Amino acid sequence: MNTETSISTEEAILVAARKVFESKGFDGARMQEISDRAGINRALLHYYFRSKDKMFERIFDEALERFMPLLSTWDQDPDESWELKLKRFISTFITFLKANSMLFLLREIIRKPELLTSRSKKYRKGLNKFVLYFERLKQERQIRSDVDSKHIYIIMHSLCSFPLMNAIVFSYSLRISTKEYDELMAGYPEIVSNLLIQMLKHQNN
Amino acid sequence: MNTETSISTEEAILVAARKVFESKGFDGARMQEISDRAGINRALLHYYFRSKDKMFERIFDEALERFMPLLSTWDQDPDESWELKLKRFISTFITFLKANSMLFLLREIIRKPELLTSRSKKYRKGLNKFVLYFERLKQERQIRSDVDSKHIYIIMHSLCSFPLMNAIVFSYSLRISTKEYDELMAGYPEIVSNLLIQMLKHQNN
DNA sequence: TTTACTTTTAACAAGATTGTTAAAACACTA
DNA sequence: TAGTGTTTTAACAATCTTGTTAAAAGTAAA
Repeated sequence: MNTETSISTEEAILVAARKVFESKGFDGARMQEISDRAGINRALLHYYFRSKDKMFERIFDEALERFMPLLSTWDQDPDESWELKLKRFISTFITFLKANSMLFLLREIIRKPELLTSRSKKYRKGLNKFVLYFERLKQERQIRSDVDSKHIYIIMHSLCSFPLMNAIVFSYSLRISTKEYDELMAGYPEIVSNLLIQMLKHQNN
Repeated sequence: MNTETSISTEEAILVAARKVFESKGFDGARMQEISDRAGINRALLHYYFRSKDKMFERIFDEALERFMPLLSTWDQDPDESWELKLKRFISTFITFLKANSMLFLLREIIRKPELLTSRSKKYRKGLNKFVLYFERLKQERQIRSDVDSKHIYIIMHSLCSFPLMNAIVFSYSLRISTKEYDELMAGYPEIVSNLLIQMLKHQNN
C-alpha cells in the first residue's frame, strides 16, 4: 500500500471536487470536470469515492464541519462584555465567510433539506446559544428588552452573510468593480458591529 | 390558428417551467418534469420554445422584469419624508420577495453572470437612484453624513432579502417551525425600517 | 527476480436527457 | 364534408453522464 501516493491523489481529487461543487453546484458539476482538474482518470473518482453522491456528501460534510463550530463558539470568555463579544464574533464570521462559500451550503440545503436536518444534529443545540445569551442579557437589563433575540440573530446573520454571497449583484448595482467592492467591504465589519450595538443599547434620549 | 388553445398551453408550460426552474435551478431542471407538470407531451416544449436554454431565458427575463422595476421606483413623491420613503420601500420590497424567489435570480446569475450583465442594462441606471438620493440627503444635512450611501444600500438589501432566502436554515437554527418563522417575520419590516432610520438619524446624545 | 498487492487506465455498458420528425388529431372555413 | 393549416403525440436519434471492469502499470518485500 503506497500511502504517500494515495493520500496525495485523494487530496487532489478533494481539492478539485470542492472547487467544482462549490462553483457549479451538485447538479451542474461533472465528474469529468473534477477528474480533469485533478489531472487523473475519471474512473479514479469512483475508485476513491464510489459515486458522485458519496463524493458530494464528503465535500458537503467538510463544509458543514468548518461552518457549524463557528456558530457555536459563543460563550467563551464569560467576563467579556457583550459589545466586545459581538464585535469579535462578527469580525471572525465575516473573515470566515470570505474564504468559505456560504452560498454553496445554502444552495444545496435548499435542493435537499435533509442535508441539513440529518447531518447537523450534533450542532443544533449550539446554534441556540446565541439566542439564549441575548435572552439572559435582556433579563439582566444589560440590553433593551423590547427586541426579540431571534430577530437579533436573523439581523446579524443577514448583515454578515448576504453582502458576501451577493457580491456580484451588489457591485453591478452600485456600478463599481469587484475590486472596489472589496475595498468598500473593508470597513464593513466595524459598521455592522456598531449598528447592532446601537440597536441593542438602552436608549438615552 | 387556434389562439385560445395555444395561449393556454403556452401559459401552462410557462407556469410549470417557472415552478421547476425556480425550485431546481437550470441544471437540476428536467424538460420531462416540466411537461409532466404542464400535463402535455415533452415535444411540445420544443414546439413552443425551441430549446431548454431559450425557455429558461424567457423565465429568467420575466423574473428580472418583475424584480428590476421595483428597485427603480424610488424617487416618486418628492415631498415624502425620507423616513416614510424608506418604510414604504422596505415594506413593499419584503412583500414582493415573499412571492418572488430572489434566490432563483441569484443562483442563476452566479452560474452565468452574463444573464445579469447583458440583460439588465436598461435598469442599471435606475439602480443608482438609491445611492444618489442618500447622497443628497447627506448634503442637505437631513441624515448623518458619516455613513457611506453604498453601505446603506447593502445593509438595506441584506436585511430585506436574506431572511426570506434563508428561511429554511434560520427556522432550523432557531428551532422553530416554518409556520412559526413566518409569524416571527410578521413584525420584521417595521424592525428593519426602525433600525435603518435610527442608524441614519443625527445622534442626539 | 518473483510475487503479491495497490493504483491507474482504457474501453465499455446502461441509462438519462435533449432535441427531431413524421404522422395523427384537431379546429376552422369554404 | 373536403380541405387547409395548426397543435399534439409517439417514436426515434444523438449525445452526455455516471458507473463498471479487466487489464496494465507501479511498488515494495521475500
